[in-house]
Amino acid sequence: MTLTGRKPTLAAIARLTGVSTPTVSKVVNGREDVAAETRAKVLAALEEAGYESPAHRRTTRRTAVVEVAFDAINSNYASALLDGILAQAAAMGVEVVLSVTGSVPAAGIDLERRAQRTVDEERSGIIVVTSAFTGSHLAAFHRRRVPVVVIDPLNPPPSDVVSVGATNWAGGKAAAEHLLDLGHRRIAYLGGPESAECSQARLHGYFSALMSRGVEVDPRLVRHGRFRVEDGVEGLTGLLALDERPTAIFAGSDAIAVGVLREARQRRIHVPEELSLVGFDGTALAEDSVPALTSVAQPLHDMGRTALRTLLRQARGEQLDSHRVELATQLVVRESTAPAPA
Amino acid sequence: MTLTGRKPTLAAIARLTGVSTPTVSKVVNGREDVAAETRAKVLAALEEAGYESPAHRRTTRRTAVVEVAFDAINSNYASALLDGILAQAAAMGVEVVLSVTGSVPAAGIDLERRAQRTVDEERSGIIVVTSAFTGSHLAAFHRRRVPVVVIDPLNPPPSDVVSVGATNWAGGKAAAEHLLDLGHRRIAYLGGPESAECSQARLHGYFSALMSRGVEVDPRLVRHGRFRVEDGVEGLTGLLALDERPTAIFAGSDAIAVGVLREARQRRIHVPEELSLVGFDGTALAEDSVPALTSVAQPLHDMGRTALRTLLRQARGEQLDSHRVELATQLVVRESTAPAPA
DNA sequence: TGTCCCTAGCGAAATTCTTTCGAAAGTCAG
DNA sequence: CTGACTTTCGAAAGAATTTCGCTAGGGACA
Repeated sequence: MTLTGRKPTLAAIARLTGVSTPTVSKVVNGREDVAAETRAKVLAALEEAGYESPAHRRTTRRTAVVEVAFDAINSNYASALLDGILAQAAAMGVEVVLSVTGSVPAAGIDLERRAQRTVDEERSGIIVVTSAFTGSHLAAFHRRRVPVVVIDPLNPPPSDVVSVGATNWAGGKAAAEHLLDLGHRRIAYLGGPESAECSQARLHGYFSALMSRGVEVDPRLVRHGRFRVEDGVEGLTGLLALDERPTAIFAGSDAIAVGVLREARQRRIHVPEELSLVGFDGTALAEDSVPALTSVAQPLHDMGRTALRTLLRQARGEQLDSHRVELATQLVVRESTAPAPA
Repeated sequence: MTLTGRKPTLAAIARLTGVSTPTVSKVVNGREDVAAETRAKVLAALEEAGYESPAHRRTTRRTAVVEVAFDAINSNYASALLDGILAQAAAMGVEVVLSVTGSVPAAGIDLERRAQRTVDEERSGIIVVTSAFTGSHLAAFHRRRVPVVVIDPLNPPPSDVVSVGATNWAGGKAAAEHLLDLGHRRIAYLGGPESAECSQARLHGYFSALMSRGVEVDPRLVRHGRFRVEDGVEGLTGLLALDERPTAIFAGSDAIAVGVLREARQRRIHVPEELSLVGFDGTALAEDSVPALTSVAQPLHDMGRTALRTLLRQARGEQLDSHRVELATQLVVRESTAPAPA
């Protein structure tokens, strides 16, 4: 059975599915008193018939709205991404609803409500940034067909989630190679969360560089943190406790590198004479620190722009070329790296 | 004639005004084919009866939404404020629509549309942060009865606009007094835009401190910029060109101070031995710079929270105690200030 | 096992709102 | 004055929603 042309009405859908008109109305309006099975059947028919409620037709938004969820925004990394997202949003006439999740995201039930709200308010989708959203959290959005784009996921996302990032592996490799070229052999890595894909990729780029030069990887030289200044402080402290100290450190973020610098200054360790240091991100932090940080710059602004563009493309139902977009990183050499001490 | 209790329906309004139900429906939905006179009559009756369309009832927002407009967000100052706004928003279950205006705000016509949208979308109001919104821009919102709260206005706002800030005058006084206590007499001020109230207040706090100690104010030692790092660089360059150089600088923001530090390092001028430096804001920038900046800390996080709270109070129609809220600043002494060279 | 009561799920009927379409009244050129 | 057009409105039909009561399937309990 199928519809005989015409714009679909509730009554038509009702006939099609063998329920009453009121029941269809209830499904459309999200009432509770409809069995899950019946709801599913009706929703399928609605979908197939392309039904649009008159309220929906009326409300048709003049300006699209997207949601953006950050773990935290008090970092140059977050500011730069946000700046890119907002710039693109302004260019495309889209509004941005911003929220911070904190490292512990809302409980499941809350998350469900939030995802539902995104649907109710007819928002185009959500951009999730280095947030502790797990796969199951993302599923709440996925179930409701809400487009999601993740920037630098902290937890490995389901394979079908669209993500935007940088060439972290290549960046890690470039950083390590730069240090190797300067004659360093004991090179430590102070990274972000072990589960974070971006940090993982940087680590493996670093591994790759070491191995291709025949330098053995010492697991004691690899430490994980949370990309914060304090992690750099603690990281350096830990590394100095080793029998054989590293002569160079590759930090997984500029913030970590700043922490290393702070602790090094405290201990009267001269950078770069006694210790070379490479950061990651290429934010203003790298430029303003003393000494200025050699850092692997990520195109954070462009990543933000790309994320928004991708999200809207997804929302429009366009087929995406790839579920993963990586923008190029670039090693910027400043003053914090020097030849290894003899 | 009046309504006999009950929730008002279109039919009731129609009887009341002596037109047909369809005509009332058309007025409610803003159709064109209704005479202006009839429309006015019906609207009046709708207003009086307190009619709400079912669509409207449905749409009645569960969560309030506020708009936040920043000049730019790529600064620690902006991040900290935003963080506070978002924290309070999360606590109160309010959503935040964020946008950046850029230093040149949208043209008048666009601004009008934007203000209208705030009304259409039934948003609670707007928080404007150090933005180049002028009085006439704010008027667009004011005309529509949209609550506005301004944080650190760049242009003097109309007197009836609610604003949140810090005790800038006291902060400027404290900074200058600290330097005077260290024996400095030639103290420069590198501030923000001349029209910015917050910068003005800091400057006058500085004047006050100097004058109460009987130190003459040298107008050549006062320079204005835009709170950016570059303004610090240029500011110091300009000051060094003077016959008699200052021995201390009071910077209107930490970013300016960082610029001063950068230029000083470039020129091999030692801070604080040869030049003392006080910043303003007390952001992470102050803590991480070398030497760590003595700075007047603003409670940016709390200012953000207060702004949102105030806005919502205004939106609820509560009477505000004051059109101006100032939170206390605090001088934090670190390493960038020392006794004046002999 | 039977009885009672409760609840979830559904639809008939009534109510409310919207749209279509044609009629009445006004306007204007010729 | 006439005919063509426009504006404004409402009758009637159509669409969507709400109310309210029915029914069936489950416990709880004697």
